[in-house]
Amino acid sequence: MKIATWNVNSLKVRLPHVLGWLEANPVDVLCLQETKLVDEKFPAAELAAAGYRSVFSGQPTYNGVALLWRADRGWDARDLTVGNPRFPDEQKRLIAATFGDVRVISAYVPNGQAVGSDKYDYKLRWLDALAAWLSDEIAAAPRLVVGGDYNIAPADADVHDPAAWADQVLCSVPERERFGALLSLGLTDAYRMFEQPPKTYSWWDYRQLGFQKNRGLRIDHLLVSAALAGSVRACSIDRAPRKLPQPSDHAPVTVELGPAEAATA
DNA sequence: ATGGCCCGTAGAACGGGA
Repeated sequence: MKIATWNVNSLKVRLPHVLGWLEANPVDVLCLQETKLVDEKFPAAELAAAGYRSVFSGQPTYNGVALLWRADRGWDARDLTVGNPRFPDEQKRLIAATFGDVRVISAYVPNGQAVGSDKYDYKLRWLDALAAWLSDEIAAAPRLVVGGDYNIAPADADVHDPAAWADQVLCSVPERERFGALLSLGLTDAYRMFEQPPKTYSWWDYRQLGFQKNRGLRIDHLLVSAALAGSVRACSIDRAPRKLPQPSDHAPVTVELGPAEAATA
């Protein structure tokens, strides 16, 4: 079973990229963030024509998350949850559903804008509430994957220029402590379960030739629960879509789980 | 040295992103 996550920075603009990527990488479940689409405009029909069913939670202009899954797997999106029941929030940043025996969550963590700002405070509170909710979720569904744009570079190895980013938003100690709190729930950063090429990131600024110079951050993650950690076979970041014309500034990340696929085949 | 891009909502710039 393959599960991926991708911040597409407008699904309206990026739909051709998503369709093309899914054709080349037919993952079982894809978590999307920053769809920036109201539900009435979600391209469910186009995705269905490409073989993917979808559930989604959007709003005008900002945020918006979705889960896509292969129609030919025969799954329904069970126990659909939109938002964090423990954190009332106008912003559409969370969606969860169970596919087969794996619960999948697509999360768009707030950016935080700048350390000390109101948005930063909201980010920390949002992350505290996320941890509280995930504790419940893991207890109810031990086989769980949280894919998303976490807007946190967990360690300096995830930052192209750690000195320049030190204590800045996305890299500050309180944010990294929140990421650590998620790991304390038994979650594991699937990417770091394997030896990886150095200086691999998942986001590059559109400005200053950020991608060409590989001035990036690794802020998109797939966290797997303890019950699933032993099933993880691979995890990688695909830079290819970032090279296409009019790309998202984020790259997709994919995790492969072992025995579950055979069990559902 | 500063800001340098992209998206949505606009229907011109501006907020937001990271």
